[in-house]
This record gives sequence, C-alpha cells and structure tokens, in this order.
Amino acid sequence: MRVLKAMEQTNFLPNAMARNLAKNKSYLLGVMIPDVKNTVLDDLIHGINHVSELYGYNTMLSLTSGMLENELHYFNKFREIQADGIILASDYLKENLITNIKQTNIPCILVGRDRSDAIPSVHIDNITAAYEAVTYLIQQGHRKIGMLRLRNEDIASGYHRYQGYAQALTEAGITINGDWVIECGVSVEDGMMAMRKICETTDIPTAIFCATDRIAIGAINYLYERGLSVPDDISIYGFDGIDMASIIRPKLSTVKYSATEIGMTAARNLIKLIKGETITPRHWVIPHYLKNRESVRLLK
Amino acid sequence: MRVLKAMEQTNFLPNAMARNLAKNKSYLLGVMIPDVKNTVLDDLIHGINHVSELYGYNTMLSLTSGMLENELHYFNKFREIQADGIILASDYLKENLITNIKQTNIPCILVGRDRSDAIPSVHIDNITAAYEAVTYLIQQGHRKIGMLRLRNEDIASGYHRYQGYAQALTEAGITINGDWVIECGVSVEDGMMAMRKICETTDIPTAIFCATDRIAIGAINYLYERGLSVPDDISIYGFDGIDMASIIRPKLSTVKYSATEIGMTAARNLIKLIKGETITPRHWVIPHYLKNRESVRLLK
DNA sequence: CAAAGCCAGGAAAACGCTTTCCTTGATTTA
DNA sequence: TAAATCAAGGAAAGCGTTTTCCTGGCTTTG
Repeated sequence: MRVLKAMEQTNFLPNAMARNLAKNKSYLLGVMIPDVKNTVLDDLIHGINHVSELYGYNTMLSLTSGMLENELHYFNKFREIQADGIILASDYLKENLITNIKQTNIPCILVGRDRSDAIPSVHIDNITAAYEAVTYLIQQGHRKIGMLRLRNEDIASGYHRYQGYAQALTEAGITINGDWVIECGVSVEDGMMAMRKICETTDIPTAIFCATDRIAIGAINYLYERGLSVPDDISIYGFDGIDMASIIRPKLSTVKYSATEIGMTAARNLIKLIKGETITPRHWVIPHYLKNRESVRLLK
Repeated sequence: MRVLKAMEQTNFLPNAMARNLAKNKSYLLGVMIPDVKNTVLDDLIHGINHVSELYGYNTMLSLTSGMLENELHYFNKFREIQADGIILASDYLKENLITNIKQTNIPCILVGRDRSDAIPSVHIDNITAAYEAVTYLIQQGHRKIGMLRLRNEDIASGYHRYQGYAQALTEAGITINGDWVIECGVSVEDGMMAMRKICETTDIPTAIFCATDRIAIGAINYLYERGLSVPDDISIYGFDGIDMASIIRPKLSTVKYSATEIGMTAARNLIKLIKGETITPRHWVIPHYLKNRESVRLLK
C-alpha cells in the first residue's frame, strides 16, 4: 500500500517487457497490411487502432507489400514478440500461411478476403458488389462493358470482383469480350496504361468497370489526356469509395463501404478471440452500396 | 552446439520478450504520427520502416491526431514497452513534451518541425520552400496573392510556410491583404471552405498559395464548382507533391520533396543515436524543389 | 480470555532468456 | 609423461514483473 504510493510519486513506469513475460500476455496486436499508400487501408488502420486502443491493446503494423514471404516473415516476428493476436489483411493468401496459422493456433483474423473457410474473417461481399455495379451499368443501357481487373488470380478480392462482373454480364445475356478485360496493377499509372490498351482495340467499349478507384482515376486521367470525355465517350465505374473519388472530375461512380468498420470489427473480434470467447458468426460481411455519381452516362 | 541444432529442427522461436528483458534492449522503435490519412505521412512511414527493417528493428506506430495529450500518452507507452528510441512526427509541439523527452533522455528524433533546437530533427526548409513558391507566383506576374494557411500557429510547418509567403511578398514590395489569408484545416473539404471565403471578398486575388496539396485540391474543386477556371481565373500553388497533384486537372503546381527520404534519415540517425554514436549534424534538411505544372497562369 | 478466522505484507518462485562463472575433458607444450 | 593451456558445456544468477505461498498480527467469536 505505502509502497504503491511511493511508486506513484516518483512517477514510476512499469517495465512492460517484464510484465508481459510474467503474465504471458503482451497486449500486442500484430497487423499485417500490404501497403499504407492506399486510402482504404488507412481507414482500416484507423478502425483497428481505435478499438484496440479502447481495449488497452497496442498494435504493431507491418507492411507486407502483399508478398507471401514477407507475410511469413512478419508472422514469425509477431510470434517471437508474443503478440496476443494477428490481423492479416492479405489478398494474396496461399494456403501455406493458412496452415501455418492454424497449427500455431494463435488468434487471427483475416481481412479483405472473403469466402475463406478456416480462419475467421471480415470483408465485404466483393462478388455481389461488383455484380451490382455492372448490373447498374447494364441498366444504364451499356452492353459493351470492359473491366480493368487486378492482375493476379491469387488476389482474392480482385478475382471476386471479376467474378461479379462476369456474372452480371452473362446474366444479361452478354458475352464477355476478352479484349476488354485488362489485367492491371494497383496504381493510378497502372490504370492509365490499362486504359490505353482498351483504347487500342478496334471496337471500344462504352463503359469500363474498374477493380479499384485508383485504377478508375488512372483510366479517367488517360481518357482526358487522349481527348476523350467521361462519361460522354466512355463511362467509368470504380470500386472502394476513396475520398478522391468525389474530388476528381467527373465525380466517380463507385462501390462504397466503410473500411473503418472492417477494421473495427476485425479488432473487436480478435480481442474476443484472445480472451477465449467463442465468436459467432466466424465471418462478418460489411455492407457496401453503390455511390452513383457523374462518371456514368445513360445510354439510350 | 547440439542443443542449437535441436532447436532448429523443432523450429523453435525464441521469446522476444524474455530476450529483451534479459538484454535490456527491445529493438523497438516507437513512431508517432498525427495521421495516416495523408500521402506524405504514408511515404514517411515507408521510409522509416524500410531502414528500421534493414537494421533489425521493429516499429510501432501510434496515431496522435496531432494532439499533445495523445503524444504524452504514447510517449509513456513507448517508455513502458521499453522502446529503444522514438521518432516523433509532430507539428504541434509544446515545450512540455520536449522537456519530457529531454529528462528521460530516451533517443528521439523529431520529424517535420524545423528550427528546433534541443532534439535532433529532420525536416525540409519550409520557409525557403514557401518563399520560392510565392516568388515564382510573383515572377509569373501575380501581385494579388492569397494564402490558405494552416490553422494553428503552433503548427510549426504551417507557420513557417506562412512566413515564407509573407517574406516573398514583402520582399517584392507587396503588402499582405489580410482578407486573402485564410486559416484552414487539413482536409480537402477544409480547402473548399477556405476558398469560398476568399471568393466572398470583394477584390479577388489572382493567385492562391496553399499550405498543402490537399487544401489546394479542395480549392481547385471549389472553384470548379463555382464555374471559375484554374488557372485562367485564379492560379493555385500547392505544397507537398502528393501523387494526386499530378492527376487532378489542371495539374497542380506544387513544392515537392521526398517524405520517404525524411523517414529514412530519421530512422537511420535514430538507430545511430541508440547505438550511442554521436550524430552530426543534429539537424538534417531534406531538399525540396518546385514542380511547376498547369495550375499557375502567366499574368502579363 | 483463549481459540479460531482474516487480512495484509513480505518472501520466494516463476516467466524465458542472456550472461557470467566454473567445471571438465581435450589439446598443446616442455 | 606431466604440466599448462584452451575450448566447450553446464550451472547459476539476473532482468523486472506477477503470482503463489507463508507468516505474524489483528479481529472476531464462543
């Protein structure tokens, strides 16, 4: 009692390392993220940090560049440092890591990768979202619809967005034109290059569905430089709802969702998991909605 | 020897907590940053992470929202967790924290705040950069030049950018029109609102120097909505050189510098400091340059 | 008033590693 | 061959906490 008071007065700071060692608990959450240079992921971090802070946890951020070897590396780092749990925002997710996670049975939540089985996850319904966006384009009278899709089939969200696109087209009785489906990196420049490829086809589509807003912004940018008008010549649809989407001209129509909310539910449930609570459901899907703005034209 | 081999085989992971406790070294770098929703800071994080990774350090990121109480809070958190050193990206920096840092004498590097005395720092020369940008505007024939400046005088970089602006004007024999200097938050929306205030003045300036690119983008956005043309009606100059600056139309003229490099030198020197090396100089200024694009018009 | 029950405070063990010290067996040298 | 040198492995102490256990003094109860 008295000794405690003395501690207060000398503004003594306990050694967290020693405490963690003794308690066998680190109050540390490992967070793996491909990149911070991405508005969506920024929001995700905010969400995660917010609730982990709330529960007295610290977060440790690792940038994986979406590469498996880095993920493996940091996974072990997190284990070494005795992280209580891990949030893994990974699109490129080989089974390798999955089994790794399972056999160490460290609490873990997957983010952004839907339809995953073994490990709890939180994500949006990419297939449905893409389906709705492309269906909207069809409703606006478009039938020649291309897609700037993510490059690697291993990228789950990218693949699902393509699936939704394909599904919407086939359902409308439209056959997919392979020339109009371009694989594309994630940067604005990648979007520009991909759009160029589309413009080089003999028959140019009237609308393009883009896998991300950054790609869409790149596409718009390229079209502008080429002297083509969006949406008069070509309509563009984005995905993610980043803030720049409402700033560029024309304002970008896009699929919007709250990455902050993804982050929050991920952190919230990871902490439950850590506490040993059983969480149900094991997969959360965060709502999305279409934000239709100016970049799509009604084709009569 | 044999026991080591056995460890390898059972893929044993050492407990970093125990190791750190025993060695009295955490290989942890605490990083305090106002916000991640800012391209500049993203680059900064990349730079820091890159070199800390190189030297075998882990980084722990804390978001302070630029608030002193949070900085104090995380500062103690970092001490508790035995961080080997701290990188503090703080604009709003009361002496309070400074003395705190000094008396605990934990290795620490300041980022983004120039002209600081006590603690080693890395930053750009905001005053000169702003001076050069505004001087460029003057050279282009502008004399009615406003500024969208950061709100709080405690925000060092914001204040210095204003100083550079003021200096350029006075040197050119132009008196500052208070109606054209608007205090402004950091978001795109803030930029829009501030620009509106400028437009409501009876005499509208021909050029606006903006404290950040995001503000500049907001300004351009507002002018577009109001039916005014950039640069025909009003010229806009930004600051930071974020990637969106070259994407929006018109392409934004701006002061560019490498935040990545800031982060890298900060981390590099923090680690030196931790190792007990004496670092000299104690303040590094990272170069900047003007990136003149389309948003400024030549006034004859 | 004595025996039983409590509570607070102190001592000791444990957490998993590093570091230091010491032993033991091997190698070198005269 | 015996003494001196060396290297490697094992034992023990220490890092700063938490947790468990124990003791001694205090309060309660019959």
